[in-house]
Amino acid sequence: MTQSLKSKMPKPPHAPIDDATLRQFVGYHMKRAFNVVQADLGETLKPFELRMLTYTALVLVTDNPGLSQSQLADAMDVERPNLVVIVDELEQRELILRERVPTDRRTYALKTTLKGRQLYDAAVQAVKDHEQRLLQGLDVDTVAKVLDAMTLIQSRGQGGKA
Amino acid sequence: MTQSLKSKMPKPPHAPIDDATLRQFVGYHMKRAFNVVQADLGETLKPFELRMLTYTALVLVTDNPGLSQSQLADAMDVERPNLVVIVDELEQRELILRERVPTDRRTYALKTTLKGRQLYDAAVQAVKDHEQRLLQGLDVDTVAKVLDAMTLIQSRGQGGKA
DNA sequence: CAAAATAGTTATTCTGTATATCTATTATCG
DNA sequence: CGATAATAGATATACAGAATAACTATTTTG
Repeated sequence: MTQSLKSKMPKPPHAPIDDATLRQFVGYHMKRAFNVVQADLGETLKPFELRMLTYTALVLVTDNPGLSQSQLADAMDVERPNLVVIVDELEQRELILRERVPTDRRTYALKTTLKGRQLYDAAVQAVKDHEQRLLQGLDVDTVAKVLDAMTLIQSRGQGGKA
Repeated sequence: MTQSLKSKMPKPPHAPIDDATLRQFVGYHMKRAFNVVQADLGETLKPFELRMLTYTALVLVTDNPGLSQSQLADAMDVERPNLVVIVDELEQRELILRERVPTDRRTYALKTTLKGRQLYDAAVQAVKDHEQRLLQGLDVDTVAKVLDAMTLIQSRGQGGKA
């Protein structure tokens, strides 16, 4: 977010502004890079009328038919209340549906519709292209190390609190 | 954002949920890792009553005394209207101040106060510790390649739109 | 069976981001 | 010079994302 990708180059900044203090932090680079990824992903998903969250939900439901909203919220690291509106939106667009579970009438089994499956196919391909575009020029070794680092950082965020 | 770091392990998920489709995307790993970084950074900055944005602004003003709000907004990739409240907050806490510029009475020259400088010192050190914690175990080569990748991705987001 | 736990929902709040619009000032150029 | 453009900052507003509390309906447990 933040700076969208629209052409915007009217600023020849006299003093280029020193961000050396921040640039020493990996997190700073991650944020700035992720901003770009997110902006481009947003543009990529716009034709499908999907946002990152609805896209993620659609993919996970499609790949895990029958999962519950709680499981989905858990997988997406989203609070259950916030997932409700995401599922609402996908259901209203008839991309997924909430099926009642006879054995436990509290939960829903989320399933993808044919329409949802088709949108899934198209959107996943578009996101592949988007990554291809954004990451072109990165050798496999670099990408592998990025994934290593990201995975390690993720692991620091599960249990380990002060 | 998303999942805070608070201890939360009450979920032995029967079906572990397949996110293979998403895991093929670097952006997915970046988002999940950045979530962890952001959550931990938030905890790190809480004792200073700073958020990521106010911290970033304080650092940039301190390192670039006299810069304008527009320059700061530009450096932070934040829209000018949104920067106003950030500067307001820092100014009200007497961490920075808006100095009038005689040669151009439209702009402010932002400066850090002594109090702001001291908070800067403490906060930057805390963030260093936070990164140390989060990235321990990553060898320098991996970190270097991560920075390469992040830098390249960032460069894709400046001019190059469809 | 009563009490606790779980699934989903509603309501509410806060932060972050984006746009349009306004005032004041400075810069441009006819 | 003076009308007009552009710039700096501010205000108002809107929306998405995220977080918490509290509610209903179920199911589980003791």
